[in-house]
Amino acid sequence: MSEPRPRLSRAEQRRATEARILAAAGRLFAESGYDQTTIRAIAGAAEVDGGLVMHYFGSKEELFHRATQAGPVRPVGGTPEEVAEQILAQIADSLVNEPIASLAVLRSMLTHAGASEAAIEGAARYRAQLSDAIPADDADVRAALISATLIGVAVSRHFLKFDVLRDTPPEQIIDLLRPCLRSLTRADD
Amino acid sequence: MSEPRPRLSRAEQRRATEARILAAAGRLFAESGYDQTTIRAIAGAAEVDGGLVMHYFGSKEELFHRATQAGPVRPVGGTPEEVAEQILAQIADSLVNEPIASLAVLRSMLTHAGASEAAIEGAARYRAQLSDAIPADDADVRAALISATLIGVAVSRHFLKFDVLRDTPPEQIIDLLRPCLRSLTRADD
DNA sequence: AGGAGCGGTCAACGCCCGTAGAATCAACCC
DNA sequence: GGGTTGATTCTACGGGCGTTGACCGCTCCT
Repeated sequence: MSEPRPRLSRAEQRRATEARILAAAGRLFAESGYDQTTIRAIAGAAEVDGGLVMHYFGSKEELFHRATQAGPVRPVGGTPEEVAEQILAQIADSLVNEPIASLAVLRSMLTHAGASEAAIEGAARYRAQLSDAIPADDADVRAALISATLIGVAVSRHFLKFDVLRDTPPEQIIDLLRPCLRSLTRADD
Repeated sequence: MSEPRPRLSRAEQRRATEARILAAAGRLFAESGYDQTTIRAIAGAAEVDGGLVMHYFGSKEELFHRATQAGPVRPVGGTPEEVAEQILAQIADSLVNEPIASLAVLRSMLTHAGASEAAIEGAARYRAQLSDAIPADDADVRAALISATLIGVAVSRHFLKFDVLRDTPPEQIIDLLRPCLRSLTRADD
């Protein structure tokens, strides 16, 4: 009645546990923000002990960093109309599948210095990229307003509980935002 | 050489101290948010003892409530163009003199349940009022997007350090936002 | 003038947090 | 198969927080 082979090797077990902790951390950070998410809560959600989390990630800070690093932003370019459509497509995408890492950073940026830096830097990169794609003297202001609009939609949906922005079909929202984006991506003729 | 009359009566002293605490609380809550603002810090900024703050306001919760209650929102109405202009004027106003109470609520809403409720309720009221002023079937979606834009601008300016939104003259920003607001306040003909 | 009442201070309690280090047990290597 | 390593848990420490209640001194009423 012996169990000659363990289900998972030690390395596999380690990877699985680490992944479970990272998933729980991302979810809880996105739900409650950095400060209100305790290591004990993350450990509980991942069904391990808090000490193990520290042992694997060294500190809460480092865990947050690991749990919130997302992929690079998709570049935009082309004619102003094309740029506008690409941004609208990004909005539609974020309306459907919600980027947990971004939400975690957004929710934590007001209480955690590291998240704040990450958010500021990420937003700045996005703005710079937008600015390059807009042919106008005041491209930087326009890019900032576009970014502000995207952020405002995300904040309203997730933090201010604008249910109408959750229930309305993405296409309808996109259609309403299209004139805004078009006017912001193209200087008046 | 006696000082027969005190500079301030006891009641005046009391009011002055309370006002000093409320002002310090509002400023610190707006700067650092509910959680990261300690009663000891507020007391220090107001040059009193932490125990006195508790004695006057009962709890941190109650102090926050007292420090962040702002005046009622200004109503909007008229033709879609007029509504758009009124909203633009509100944005311009908030760009110049920053409403501390609103900022405190905005910064605290992610960490404090009371602030979250206040923000959600305040935003809902504003949306409802906007919605009434917009003659369109999807007025509620349009109102939500307008609110989201205003919030996005505030968040970008204050939390994401969009310097360009601080340095650019309000009129220029308003001019760029005008087409957005006009398209959102008026259904396509 | 003198006692009551209020503005204000001080020290302490209890809680929860991040973190550290010893202890336990099973998997791995030779 | 026995020592070793690594995964995991347990217990505890130190610090900061909101909150409390005893205490002091000045001001007000009579």
